[in-house]
Amino acid sequence: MMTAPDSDLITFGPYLSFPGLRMRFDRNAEVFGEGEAADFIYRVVSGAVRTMRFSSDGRRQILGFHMPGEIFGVETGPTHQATVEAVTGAEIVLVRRSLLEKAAADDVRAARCWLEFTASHLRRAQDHAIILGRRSAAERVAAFLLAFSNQGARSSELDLPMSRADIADYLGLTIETVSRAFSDMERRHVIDLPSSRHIVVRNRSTLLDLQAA
Amino acid sequence: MMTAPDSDLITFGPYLSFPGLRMRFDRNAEVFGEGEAADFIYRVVSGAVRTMRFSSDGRRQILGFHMPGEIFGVETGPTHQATVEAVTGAEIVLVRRSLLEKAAADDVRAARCWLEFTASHLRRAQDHAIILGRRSAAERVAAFLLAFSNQGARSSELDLPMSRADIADYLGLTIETVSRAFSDMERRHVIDLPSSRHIVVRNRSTLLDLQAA
DNA sequence: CGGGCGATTGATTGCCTTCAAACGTGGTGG
DNA sequence: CCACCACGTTTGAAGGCAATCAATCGCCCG
Repeated sequence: MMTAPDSDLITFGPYLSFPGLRMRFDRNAEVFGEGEAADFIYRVVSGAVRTMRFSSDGRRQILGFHMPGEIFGVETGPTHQATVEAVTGAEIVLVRRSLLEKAAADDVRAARCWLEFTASHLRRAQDHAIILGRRSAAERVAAFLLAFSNQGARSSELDLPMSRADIADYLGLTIETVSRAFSDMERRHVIDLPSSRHIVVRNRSTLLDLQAA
Repeated sequence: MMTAPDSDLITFGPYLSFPGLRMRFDRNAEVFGEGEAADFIYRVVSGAVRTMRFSSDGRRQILGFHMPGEIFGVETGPTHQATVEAVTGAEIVLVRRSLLEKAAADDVRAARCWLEFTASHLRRAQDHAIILGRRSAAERVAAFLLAFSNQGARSSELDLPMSRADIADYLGLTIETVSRAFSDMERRHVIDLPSSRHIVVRNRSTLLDLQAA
């Protein structure tokens, strides 16, 4: 597929677009680290990234994944609050944050777009908290697949860019538990697993039931 | 203590203040429900409130508590995303959301205050997700006490307004597990429990260790 | 063909939940 | 003033779900 003409822009809502610099990150490369100065904002062109935080004892919690088109790394404070790494090889567009700051300082519509963006992330974080706080392993994995099938492909075929370890650290589970949940779903003909990262949703309504929203 | 003179205002950052209407809510009374029109913004004057969401099967996840002085119920979309109830009897100030919208549309500084407010909530939600995803029961309860002792009283004495059930639904645990965690801490002389909702932190550094941040 | 890594599967452990009962306290009515 | 009741909390015992420990499988790449 050809690269879209706006692929080196970061577009915030209907009004603002900024020209950016495109960079390539290898699999597992760090885009930025927690505590670093937040001088840029980012957009995924191709590939996928994960945002995450670590405990002092090394445990990892993945806060979310960002797919092509999505903007990430936007802060209101001076530093990044999380670490972001490339899940797969990824192309990322960078824009100086000062451009966004300037736009938001000059134009309330720009400021509003930024606000809406942050509010949508807040909503996602709250949904995530509900999954982590009150759902069983099977429910978490079902919810993950449904969320991913909504944001990603339109069809019932999903290509997961991330490993079982990534999914586990996103859902607050272990690799083995995630794997068993997938196997159970396959055994029950809810999904097919032609390969470990390619998933065919066979029975979406059962998946919705499993999720127990 | 006398009521502060600004107690019927909602103050957003250093610039904006709105006069509001004060209302009283009984214990467990609903301030607003998920899905209702978000026509007002709210501030706790006295007492405490909880924001929460329900699964279809009735499980409850508490997203957060709001203490006196805190603003809640601010949405960018048309409806509330969560239900809010009074934890104790509470005095709440209401302000028409249109006032905030107007201010943010007229003044980028006002818009910025709103953005900062939402960003701070996003940060809280992410911290919450980490607690729910990767921490043991003892670690969760320790983190809860530390967070509450920071936002609430300055000293080592805490008066919890909420029940064990509220704490459990905030931390993704059961009542019994929360109770056992408190009892363990008391047995280990980390805290005293003169009554079930009054807590004296005896050994803050052990609490910090327990939290395993 | 061999090596390495991610994923799956199996066996066991352990933490938290569930079920159950007792305790304590605050409020109400006798 | 005290007895009693209701409700929140604590504690105990048992069970279950996910974690841990361990081995095998499968696939990609050299």
